[in-house]
Amino acid sequence: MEAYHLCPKFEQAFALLGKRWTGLIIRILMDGPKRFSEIADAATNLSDRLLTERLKDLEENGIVVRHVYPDKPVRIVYSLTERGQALKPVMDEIQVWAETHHD
Amino acid sequence: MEAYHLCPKFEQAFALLGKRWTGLIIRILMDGPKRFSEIADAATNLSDRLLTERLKDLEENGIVVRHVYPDKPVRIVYSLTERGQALKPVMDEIQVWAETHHD
DNA sequence: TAAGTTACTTACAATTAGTAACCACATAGA
DNA sequence: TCTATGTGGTTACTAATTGTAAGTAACTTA
Repeated sequence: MEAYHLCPKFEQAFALLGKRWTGLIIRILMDGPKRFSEIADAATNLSDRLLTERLKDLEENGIVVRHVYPDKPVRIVYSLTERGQALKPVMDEIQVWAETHHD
Repeated sequence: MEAYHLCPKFEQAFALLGKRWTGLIIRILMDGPKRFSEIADAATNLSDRLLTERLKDLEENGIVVRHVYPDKPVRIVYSLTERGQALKPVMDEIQVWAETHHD
């Protein structure tokens, strides 16, 4: 008997969201552009190493953009692309679930 | 300056959803109760070992229930609890995003 | 009787995550 | 000037998680 399969697009979406820290980083950036250290502070227990790695991932996936402002000490700011912003309804529903169905 | 933090309930939700395979398993069970082998067939590349592990996780988190039907060869069926079903809007929004914003 | 199915478990290798120290550059204070 | 602190990372190493493959007990089917 032929098996039933998941939608490949859905699978691809979860290859991203189902990776440790990714969802949290997106959620943090949903509140506006942030600097490296601000994200690091907001995501407790997320190390610099992984934050760098995840931001690279997210950039490659067109979800985050890295802006370099050439101020006296350069200021680097990360923000969501349109594709990243489009995840707002997802984040909102997770928040609703988290609030109404926590243990 | 005091840092801004994420909602701990949101963080907790992502401790679950942000784990490899968890989201996919929930999505599969969203289409109705399934046997171990049906889930394994639907989630390509998910090994038996991890499926067992994840189902245990999800059971402990009150998202999945394991039913044992004492038929001639016992039949074991997994299904979503109310708490699991409540994730439907989340899954739906991920599907919407996946369809409108794939690369 | 031999082979296949189901729902797992076990053992071990490969990949990923966590921890901590370090760096170049800049500014601030003593 | 000398020391300390902050930023945005990198490097090296350990610990934890995943992946792969084989095995298993209790059946069923050919």
